[in-house]
Amino acid sequence: MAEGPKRVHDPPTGQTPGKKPEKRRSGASGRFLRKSLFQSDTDLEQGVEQKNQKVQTMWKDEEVSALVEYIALYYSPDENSFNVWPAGKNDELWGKCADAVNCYNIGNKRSGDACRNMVRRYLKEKFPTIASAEEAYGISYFGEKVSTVGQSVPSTPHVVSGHTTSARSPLLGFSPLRDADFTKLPGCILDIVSSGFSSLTPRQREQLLIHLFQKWMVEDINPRLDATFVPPQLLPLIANAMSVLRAGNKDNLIYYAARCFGEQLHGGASPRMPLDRMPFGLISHNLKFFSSDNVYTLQAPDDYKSWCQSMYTLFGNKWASMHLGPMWSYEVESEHVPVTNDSSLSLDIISQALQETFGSDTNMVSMENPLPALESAQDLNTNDDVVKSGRTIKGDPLKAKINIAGPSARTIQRMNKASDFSKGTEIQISALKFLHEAYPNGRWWLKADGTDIQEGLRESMRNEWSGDVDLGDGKLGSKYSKYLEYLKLVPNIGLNDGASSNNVKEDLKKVCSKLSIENEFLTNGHADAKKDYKNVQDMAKSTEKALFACAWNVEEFSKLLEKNVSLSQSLNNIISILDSENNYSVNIATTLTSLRQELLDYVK
DNA sequence: TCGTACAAGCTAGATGGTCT
DNA sequence: AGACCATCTAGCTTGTACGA
Repeated sequence: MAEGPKRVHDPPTGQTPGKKPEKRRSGASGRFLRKSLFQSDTDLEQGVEQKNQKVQTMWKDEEVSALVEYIALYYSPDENSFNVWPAGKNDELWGKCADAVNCYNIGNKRSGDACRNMVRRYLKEKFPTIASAEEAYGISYFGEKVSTVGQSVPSTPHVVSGHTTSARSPLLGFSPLRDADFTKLPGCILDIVSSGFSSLTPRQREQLLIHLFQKWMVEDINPRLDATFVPPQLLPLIANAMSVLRAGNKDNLIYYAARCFGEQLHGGASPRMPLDRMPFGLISHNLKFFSSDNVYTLQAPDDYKSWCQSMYTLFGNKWASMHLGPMWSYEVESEHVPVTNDSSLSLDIISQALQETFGSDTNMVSMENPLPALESAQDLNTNDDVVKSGRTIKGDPLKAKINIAGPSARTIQRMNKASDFSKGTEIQISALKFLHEAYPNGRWWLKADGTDIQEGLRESMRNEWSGDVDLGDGKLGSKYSKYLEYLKLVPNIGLNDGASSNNVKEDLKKVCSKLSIENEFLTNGHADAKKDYKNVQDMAKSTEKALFACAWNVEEFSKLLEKNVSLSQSLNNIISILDSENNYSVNIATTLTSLRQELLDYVK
């Protein structure tokens, strides 16, 4: 970035043009309140208000949260009612509750009775079960808290904002089994964890699994699989995703995806799905696209980009329109919508949309009977109020009309421009020139796909054969000279030696006899081609390409046969006219001229 | 006086849509 | 396919406030 000159503003006046109004000041002090990283605005104001109060009576969210956490962890009168709030007088229980609360309550000491009152008068009224309070307060036994109670609950002290740590809640240290030696034996641990799992609350189970999963990933699989790469919500998300797939009667794509990347081929050389080429890029980009809240900074991977370039260059805008979909086109903000019932405008929208999708040569909306299109356009208008406004709402993938996410046609065009990528032959030509300059005396063989250069195979513009290569037996040479003779005959019909009607007749009869011989050849050829086509069709494993080639042969033979028959008829007509010795020389000359051209095309 | 924190403004760059 | 415009973000600079 270019560094701009620094703005000189000395002394500061505080009256910069467009400057926002002064920030809030607290009462008479006139000084700014500084907000700490974990402090909410209300806490701040309360803190100031409470500064001069001698006794703190209001419970902070952290204190209530700690109380709920302790009860959820250690209160369980019996197996059937572990989810019920404690209420009775139990000095030992409430005393420990107070200790737990005071972990988060530096400077103030809550008593056991205060805790009991809190549970009876507030928690019990607001939350029917301990588990619901646990959810609402976002109790986190291993990581960050996510609360749904009121405003955001400040993070617990051991959590660095934005990062989930693997630190445990300090309340886990309150366990009565903490110092018992036998619980440290693997057998006891496995037994306690597996047999006690079902007596945990759903939140405790989830958090335990996430915690163990993260620990296992880092310690046993790969130290780089930390919380930044494997977010803590991964496990619940995977479970939800599989549940959705199951409900929709779909395959377990999560499992298949894991197999694609998790199973290594050839002794760990590469995963089943290669990571550096398509379709990895397409899949990766689409998954990231639909899972993002904002796709503004999302860039397609290189392999996907270059594939898009190839497809766009070969198939153009039609491909881009069908592949990508309308994207953010026609997405409008309601206040900018000019609501209209103008049917001509509606028709224009439909035809333009069709044009953009199918190209300019499409006439999908019948102009003679535009009623169906008009009706559907009016429906669209009245139902959705969606009219093209020219502006877009970008960034939110949920508002996009995307078929397959990818770089837009415009972006692909830019990529093409930036990278000498084109549908022309400039690159190939320059490469050939470069090679020729490097080896001026070398001999070159170029192999090209025949279907791409059909016309060229038949003949060049200068009537020079550019077809099959002579294999050295001279057969092709003799065929070629016969071909040239035939070619020479056609334009000269009736032009030899004074162009008498006898000469014309003679030439025409020659051509006629050639045509009848060729008719036989073509009929046989047509039959052979049809036979070949049927054979190929019957073969179970015949490729589309082979079928296409055979069908093409059959088609060409039948075309030539048709031409042969019609030319024979024309020639016989002319001969019969000449025979009848009627003098329509002018008509015959014009007919001959057009016949010559037709014959030439046929012969070629 | 200096360092830090934060808000606001600016710019380059990327991207998508429309028009021609 | 190019020109043009709108939108958005990241990264940077600048101004201001505040505490040590």
